[in-house]
Amino acid sequence: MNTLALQSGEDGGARTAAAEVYGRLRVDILSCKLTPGSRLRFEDLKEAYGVGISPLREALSRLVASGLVTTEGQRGFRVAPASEADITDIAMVRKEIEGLALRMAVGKGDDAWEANLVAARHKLALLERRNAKEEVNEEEWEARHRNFHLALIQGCGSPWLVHLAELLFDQFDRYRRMSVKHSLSGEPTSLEHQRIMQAALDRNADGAVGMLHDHIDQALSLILSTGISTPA
Amino acid sequence: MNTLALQSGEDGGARTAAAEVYGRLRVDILSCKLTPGSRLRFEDLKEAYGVGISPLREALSRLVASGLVTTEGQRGFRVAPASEADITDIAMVRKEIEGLALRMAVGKGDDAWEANLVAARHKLALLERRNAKEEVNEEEWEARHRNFHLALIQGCGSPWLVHLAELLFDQFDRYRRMSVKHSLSGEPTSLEHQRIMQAALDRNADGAVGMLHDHIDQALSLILSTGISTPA
DNA sequence: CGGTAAAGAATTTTCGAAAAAAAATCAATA
DNA sequence: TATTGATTTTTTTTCGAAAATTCTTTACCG
Repeated sequence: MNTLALQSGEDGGARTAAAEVYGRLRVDILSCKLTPGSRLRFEDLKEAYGVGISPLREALSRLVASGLVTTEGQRGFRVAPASEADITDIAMVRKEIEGLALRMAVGKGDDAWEANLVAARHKLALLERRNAKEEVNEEEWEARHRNFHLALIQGCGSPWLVHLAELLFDQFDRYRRMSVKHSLSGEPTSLEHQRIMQAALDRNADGAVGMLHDHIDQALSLILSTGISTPA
Repeated sequence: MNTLALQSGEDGGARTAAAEVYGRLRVDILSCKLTPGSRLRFEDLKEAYGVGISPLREALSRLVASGLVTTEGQRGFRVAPASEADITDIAMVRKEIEGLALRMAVGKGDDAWEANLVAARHKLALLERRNAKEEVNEEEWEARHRNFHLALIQGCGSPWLVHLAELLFDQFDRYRRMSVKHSLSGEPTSLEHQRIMQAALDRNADGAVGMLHDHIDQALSLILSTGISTPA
């Protein structure tokens, strides 16, 4: 696979406590279970995640570098604050990066890329259809949604571009989840996904990228319209 | 200032040992004093940087997230390895990101941007002129060089774009310093800087971006021509 | 001889407590 | 009453040692 191996989580080494709690913290920040701007006290974190201070500090340090957590001097860590200016910037940059990657993928993606994309779309659609009837795991939908967007651009052949796109997708996703709380994006989004994929498979770069931009713009409008709660 | 505040290093909080050693490790990795791919043993690091394990692990964790260090399972940390594929990818993405940011800066940069840019260029030129006669601090040149490239794009108004550009600049810089060892890029580079700045001030976006691309391509050629030493 | 298993050494990772810093409380003074 | 300054409390940060894991060496057996 053509991916940046920073933390080669898979092979060989057993999962460390720091890596484990990093993943859990990340999920809780993206889901806004940990509210933007709030302080992260070690006493609470130790309790909540059942590990000591050392792995917690490691995990938080990693999250600082990816922009989901901030830290200052000897004053501890906080969840990254949220603002309209921030999400507006994130949306703009995400459109550029993910758009570029998608264009490249459409240009040079091979059979494996197509197959993986179709598979990712299918897994997402399955869950969305199921969600019409029964209640479905929110976190699972998030994972499959992220995976679909990733699959779209994987064919671009640039590990760094994919890495940056992931970074911005996560940032964007946190804001989306601030506003839409508990309503798995419904029909319209699902259809957009379908259309973007089809354009990509048809090797229609302009079409795919245009739709991706609209997709992001629409989500941004929704986010901005609900307003961003910024507790002091 | 319009900048991402992940680790608000300035105000308030006193500099922590972890933050301090993060900076020093970063410098040593970028300068290739710590060779690409090499293992980072805590015994050695403790000795070299005069701190305990805790701040070291924190600093290394941050560096993992910024792609200068890798880690796997319970097998410790290593300096990120180097490869031709990697630097080729980095160069491509850097051209896109920094190019876009420069274009935006040229489009909307204000007086403060222009003034800061001219100042940064001057500081760099001063050192380069001085370097013709006496020996000059390498690290100081690196800092001013980085600062010049930063000044070029600061006017773009997008904290995230600037952040990503910094990330890629650092990655690229490490490779440059692998090859050019001890020869502060001479006349030609200095002239290119001058020309790019002039085009930017003249609000000639296409010209500035084109020259920036050439600037990066030339550096890439040099890097690839010297070959990348990849010890097993 | 080659390969496999067990013992030993080296290294990483984690915990618990001490040290250092920041925040909060309270008293004294103008 | 507001403000400053000292004291206590809380919280973060760092160190040193214990636990867990990986790597190396050695011995054994097919």
